[in-house]
Amino acid sequence: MTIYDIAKKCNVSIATVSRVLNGSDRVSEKTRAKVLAAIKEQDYAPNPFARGLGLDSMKMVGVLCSDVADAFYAKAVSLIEHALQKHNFDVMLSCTGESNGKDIKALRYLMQKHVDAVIIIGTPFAVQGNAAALKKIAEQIPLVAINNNYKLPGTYSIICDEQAGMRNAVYALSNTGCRSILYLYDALTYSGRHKLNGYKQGVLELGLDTQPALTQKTPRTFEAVAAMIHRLLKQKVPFDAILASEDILAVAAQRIARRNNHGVPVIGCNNSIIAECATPTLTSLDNRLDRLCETAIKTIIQLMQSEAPALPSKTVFDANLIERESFQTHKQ
Amino acid sequence: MTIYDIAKKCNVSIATVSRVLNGSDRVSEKTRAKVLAAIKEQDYAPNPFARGLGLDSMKMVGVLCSDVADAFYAKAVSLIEHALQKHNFDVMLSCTGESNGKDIKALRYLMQKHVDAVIIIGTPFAVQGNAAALKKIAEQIPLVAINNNYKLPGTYSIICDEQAGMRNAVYALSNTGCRSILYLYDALTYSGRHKLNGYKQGVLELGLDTQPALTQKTPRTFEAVAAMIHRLLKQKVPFDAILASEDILAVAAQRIARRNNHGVPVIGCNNSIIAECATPTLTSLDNRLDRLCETAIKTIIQLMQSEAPALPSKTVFDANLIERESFQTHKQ
DNA sequence: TTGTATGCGTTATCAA
DNA sequence: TTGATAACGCATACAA
Repeated sequence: MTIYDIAKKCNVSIATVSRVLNGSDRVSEKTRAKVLAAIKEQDYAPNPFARGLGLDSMKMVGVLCSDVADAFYAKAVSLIEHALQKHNFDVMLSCTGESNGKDIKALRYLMQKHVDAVIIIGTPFAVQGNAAALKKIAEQIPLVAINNNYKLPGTYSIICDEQAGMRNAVYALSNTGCRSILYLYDALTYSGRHKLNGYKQGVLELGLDTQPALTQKTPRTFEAVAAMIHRLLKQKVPFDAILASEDILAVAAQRIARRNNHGVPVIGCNNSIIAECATPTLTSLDNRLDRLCETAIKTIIQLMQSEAPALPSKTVFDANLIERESFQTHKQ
Repeated sequence: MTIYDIAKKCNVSIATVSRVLNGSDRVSEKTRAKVLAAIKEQDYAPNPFARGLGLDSMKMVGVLCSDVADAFYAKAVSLIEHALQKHNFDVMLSCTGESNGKDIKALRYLMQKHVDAVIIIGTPFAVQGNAAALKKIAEQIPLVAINNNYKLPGTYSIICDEQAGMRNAVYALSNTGCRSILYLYDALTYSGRHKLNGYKQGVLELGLDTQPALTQKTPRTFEAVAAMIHRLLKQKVPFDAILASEDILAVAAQRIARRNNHGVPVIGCNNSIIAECATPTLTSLDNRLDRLCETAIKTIIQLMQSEAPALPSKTVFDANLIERESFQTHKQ
């Protein structure tokens, strides 16, 4: 079934069919009705490739992240897909894996597929060394980053101020009387660096314990976290609170600490479903993923309109500390 | 940059460029090298729409589920995307939401986009009433279902025998001395029905307590589960074990029960990250998502080859009970 | 081994 | 208000 078939059935030209297909008003009501009827009857839909070839667009946006299996990215992709659907855009999902060597290739690949825009969630590849490539891409299609700041002309970054959020978390812990806050993280991505900085800033401002052993890098597995906590306890590193860059690290550390009779206030980050599954339920820094995604879509859509307004190259939302049992129990 | 530009630069015809592009061996080494050099120098990549128009394929497979934010679907999508990437297929993600009214429309939409194949994860829409449409689609492109059984000619279903798995879980609980197993579920999807059947089967076979109050439907929220458990305890419904169709329900129920001094063995299902986050860690029925996805991809790929071999319309994997603390503590 | 010519199904321009 | 026709960029059958 092609536009020719419909045209033939209606005794009109393909131009006319195309016009009703695209909602032109330069068609008489009578012909429109006739064509519409035929389209419906034949269950006809225009060939997207031919359409794409002519318009250089298939109304598709590329969504890039390191791994959708991660709860944070999954939530982001879900929000994005849902929002884009409303605007009649499809999403082409591309996961880079933990940036081994695929790197920016995935983005380049997306470009070759002529997507209409790209949303990059998190830090799927290093920006430095790829700045030129990114800039060139941004000149061709809208490029928006969630939880990363590319600082490149033509790129739009939607971020949560996790640094301030983590600093506030340190203050909150300090208010419960803690002096030695153990900080756990797994990777120094853009987000990871800022969280760590927030922790350091808070600790410094409040004159808390700054010994290096209180800042620990660990893989995101229960075993690794358990081994690390055991080691710290054995070495008598005197932590009286735990702050982590990821809920999962916080949950793991909380359990091990408590099982060793070392119950302390704990705060995680991402406010994922995991936080609610822990016992005690985990206080967590909400990085407003919903707002970030909502803004990203709004930005993308506006940029894709012919007369795009000037948009902020950087949009920042505040993080929000969601207090749950892991924290409240220890409040005075 | 088009194939014409490359041809001109190399003083050859577009046919020759096309040939080296598609790895034909009917090109002299000298020309091939020349063309390849030009392609690289110009960073040229064929226009996917033009290619798609000619071949009626953009090497893209549609992946359909109700919501990627769900840990189970997220994991599945991740596995699928990863595997498809290796075969140079892209994934177009489409989420239906909790089948309100969008229904099978998403699948139809995918077809209009001329995807090369479709993978349906779980139960994004009702099969009954859509059998004809599904059959027609399956005649056109490979259609494989994960954790659903369409029983339609041309469709391929990859399933985990969760019914037997749940039955075994009941046996395992019974072995710890339980007689009244509380069963929690949230929806009677294909998977949901079979899990429930497995529970019923086990209970029946073992002559365990069958009172209706032991089978509870509840939304997937902590509040709802808490309210339900409280109600059961108040009504003195005498459950001495909990089995749930989803890890999240199990985790929620386990916590409330324990807080009311009603610690019982608990088993969830999906063996998601959530199971490890609970305290005590949750015993869970692993439905072998990795195997399911691996098989789905293998099937899809084979079906898309010109000479597709005969493949089983239904492939079944056994579920696997992963024992953790929520169960072992109660073992004799 | 290489080139020519046609088809793929649209959209859009121009003329009627 | 309509129709004829030229792009769009590639693959491929056929000719050389």
